[in-house]
Formats: sequence, structure tokens, C-alpha cells
Amino acid sequence: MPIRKSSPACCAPVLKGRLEPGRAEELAELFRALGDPGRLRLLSFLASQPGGEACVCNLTLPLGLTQPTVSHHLKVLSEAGLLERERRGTWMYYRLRLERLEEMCGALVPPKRLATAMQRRAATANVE
Amino acid sequence: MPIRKSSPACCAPVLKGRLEPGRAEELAELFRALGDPGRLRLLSFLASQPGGEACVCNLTLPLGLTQPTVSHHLKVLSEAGLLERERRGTWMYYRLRLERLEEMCGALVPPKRLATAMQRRAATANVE
DNA sequence: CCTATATATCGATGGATGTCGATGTTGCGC
DNA sequence: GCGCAACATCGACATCCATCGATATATAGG
Repeated sequence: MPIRKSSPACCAPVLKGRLEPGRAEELAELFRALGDPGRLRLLSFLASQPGGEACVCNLTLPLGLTQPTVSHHLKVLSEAGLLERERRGTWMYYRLRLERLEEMCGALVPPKRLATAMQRRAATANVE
Repeated sequence: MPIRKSSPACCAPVLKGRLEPGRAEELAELFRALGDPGRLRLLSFLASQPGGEACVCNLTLPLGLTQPTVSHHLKVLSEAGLLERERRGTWMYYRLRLERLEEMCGALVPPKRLATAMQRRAATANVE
């Protein structure tokens, strides 16, 4: 049961959010892809390689995970658009997509308006 | 069973990753906190409010979730350090912690070295 | 073609997680 | 202190997900 509507206002009314459900679901999938320690280590591993790329056979041992598990994580990261694949003979290379990471970063940066407003709020709070 | 060690090298040997398991687990928890559409909408909602804050009673209705669920999400976000709580009478206010969001952003920014290396790689690949 | 290597997929399983109704806790006003 | 309103916590349930062994697919070499 929702909260009573007749309660007195406790802050400015929230009319509508910025993030509609569809876009929220997309973004959540992106962040969920980074919500696993194994996948984060995969990314950091790729970042430490020249060209930001490596083939699967070099990723299983240092992670301490089996090959199917690593393959699964690589798939998740690829489907999130964070990696791209390329065949070279028998080996499959995975490479970081830096643009995509920057895109995620952009989703986390607050608008300047908000940042300054919160700074001002904190300052006045200190004075009181 | 791990991959044979006697296979021929297919790329530069990967000696060690940058992200040790402990830190990876911490970061993963942070990103996992953003890996839910409801929580993302909560954050975006708070960001749209003056001062980047709101009380719980203004968050349940627009999200379409029950009060216990919203409370759960707020707890997850708080424990990840993304929100801070403050009591004001009967109401509990939650406020964005922008520093923390910027910290996450920093974890996604690739070192300049890598960025330029990958750009160079892409350029030469186009020439071939 | 046949074999071996590299990688992907499948099926199963245990554990984490989102959601809710019910209930507990805290603060306010009378 | 009583009752109410706001919020947190609990218990249950369904679903998702990480992980693995087993197996399938693809590529290279002979």
C-alpha cells in the first residue's frame, strides 16, 4: 500500500524523474556488467596489455577461473559493448572499447548546476 | 582443467593484472549498486531535486515500487557510500554523495598511455 | 580427412538478489 | 502515554547469476 497522499509536504514535490524506465534498464545492464570482480579483473588485465587486448588463453590462468567461466564473462562484457572480438587464426582476441567506458563515465558526472548547489548547501550548513 | 602450458605463445605473456582480488571485490560492489534500474532511477531522482536530496515518502510513488523495496534500495546505495542519510523529524532524507560518484568515474578512465596506444593502433590498422 | 588446440555453448547447481506483505521502530502531536 | 505517520526490518518467494564439467564448434597442420 502506498504512503498516504494527504500527508503534509516534507520537501519540494517530486514531479518526475529524469531517467525513464527503458533507459534505466539499459544503463543498469551496463553497470551490472562491471558488478563482478572477475569481470573487473578481466578489464584491468586487458588494460595492462599493449593495445588493450589479449586472447582468451592468456586470461584464464591469472584469474583463477576455468575457461568456460572466463568465456562467459567475456561474452557478458562484449554484449554490454565494453569489448570487441577479433579472430586471429585459432585465437580469439578481445580488446577494450575505451569510448564505451567513457560513455559510462559520462553517465556518472552530475550537472554543474547540481554540483554547485550542493556545495553552496554544505557551506551554509557549516555556518549555522 | 586449465589450458595446456606448452602451447606456443600467441601474444605477449600476461604476467600479472593490476587489480588484485580484494580491490576488485570492493569496486564490484560499487558497480553492482548501480546495476539495478530502480536504484538508477532513485539516483536520477535525487539529482533532479534541489540540493540533490529527498525524503523517502517522495520516492515511492514515482518509482512504482513499494515502500519496503525503496527502503531496501536506499540501503544498498547508502552502504555503497553513494548516499548519506539525515533525520529531520519524522522524515529521513537521502542525499547524493557526488565525490563518491566521481570516484567511480575515476575508476573507468583509462591511463593516457593506453588511450594513445590504442589510437595509434587503430590508425595503422586503417592504413593496411 | 584426422587430430589437436582454442574457444563457445550446454545443463546443472548453489548462492545472491529483487520484490512484497507483515511487522517492528522511531518521532511527533495531542 | 496514545495514536498516527514515516521508515526500517523480517521472512518468504521467485528469479537471476556465477561457476563448473561435459560437450560442441572452429581452425590449423599434416
